[in-house]
Amino acid sequence: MTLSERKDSLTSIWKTLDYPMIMASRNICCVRRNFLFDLRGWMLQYSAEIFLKSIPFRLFNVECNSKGKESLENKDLLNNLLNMGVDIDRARRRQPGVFNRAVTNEQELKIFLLSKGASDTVIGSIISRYPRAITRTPESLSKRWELWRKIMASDLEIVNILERSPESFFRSNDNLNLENNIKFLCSVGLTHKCLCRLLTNAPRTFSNSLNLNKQMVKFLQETSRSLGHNDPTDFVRKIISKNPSILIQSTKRVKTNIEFLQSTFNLNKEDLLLLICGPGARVLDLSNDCTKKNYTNIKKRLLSLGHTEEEIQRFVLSYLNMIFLSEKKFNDKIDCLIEEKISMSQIIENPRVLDSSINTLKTRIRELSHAGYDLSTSSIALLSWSQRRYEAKLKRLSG
DNA sequence: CCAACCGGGGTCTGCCATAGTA
DNA sequence: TACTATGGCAGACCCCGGTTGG
Repeated sequence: MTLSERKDSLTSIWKTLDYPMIMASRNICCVRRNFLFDLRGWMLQYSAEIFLKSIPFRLFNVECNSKGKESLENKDLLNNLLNMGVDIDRARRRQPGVFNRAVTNEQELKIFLLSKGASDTVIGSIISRYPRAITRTPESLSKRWELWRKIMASDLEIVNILERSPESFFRSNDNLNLENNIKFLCSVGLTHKCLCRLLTNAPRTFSNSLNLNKQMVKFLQETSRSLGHNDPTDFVRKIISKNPSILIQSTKRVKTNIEFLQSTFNLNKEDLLLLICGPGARVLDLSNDCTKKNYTNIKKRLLSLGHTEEEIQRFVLSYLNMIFLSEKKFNDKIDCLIEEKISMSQIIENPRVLDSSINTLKTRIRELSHAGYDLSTSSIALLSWSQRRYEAKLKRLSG
């Protein structure tokens, strides 16, 4: 049977069925719409197969519908989802309303995502985590995908983003807003590469309302202006490219963090500007409690080791990334270094060693001492070198 | 050749609350 | 009034290597 023959035969089956009866079954409506919707040949075949295989089951359902429409429509949906490997309990907990809808498009969503190269497992996982995805129409999905493709070079990259964060793509149905967001972000002067990073790293940015994004950009411009920057637009470009996640933070969070940096380190306007569009850009994402808690812990620990508050400020400022470290991580790393007779002053000279994982620190300390390298008297910088450079060094030491 | 200096890159979702809407 | 759309929140590093100067 060729494709067009199959299509014809299905169309005639469609015509012979009683229309109101068919309308009672959501799934038949969905499959029918697949024909109207412009899909590629093999996809048409695929949907036709789903249709043919499920006719007995669906007719049975239609029969039963006269008894209790609500519960059976729901049963039908549940069956579909079950077949797709969806974690129903999880999905129901997440968005119970989706399960009460008269019409859902799970089959079409599946066909759509398959055509973009997503696997069955990924599709099941997407629906489990963001069930409202099945309420989107193929037309709307197509349009949204098309807009994302203006930024991403391939479907596969988008599939990867969806797998990580289904909500970002499906939470909003407002494609015009998405289009306007893209226009707006371009107008801010972000390069294509930067947009690409934005979509990859903070896909939620594009589901934000245009207004919310505008608010953040405005806030950043005003901040830079009040700090005496002569080119606020350039500042915004810089800060977004340093910190692609900034547009998914609340202005309150970013504002509080900027104020924290200013007051904690007594910075003048110029230094503060350099910090927040440089090494401090990512710190702005930290939840406000987190920033304070982590800094307080560093301060507490160093005070107990006899350092002055001014020394502590200078130390943290010399490598602001350490403020990402939770209390436990920071303390464990310091403990681990001190146990090896490494002094605090060595750490202060090489704050980047705090960047290495505890695992790396421990392994390297062991290997180095085995090779006869005395960390208490020699440089500890190599604890934070790249693996390649470190191994070359270890080889020289051993050989 | 070696190490210091320094910037860059990946990755940041999944849940809750609530105003708005049909 | 059930459901949707949207804003906001908590959570909390590790690694690589280009360039430069000795």
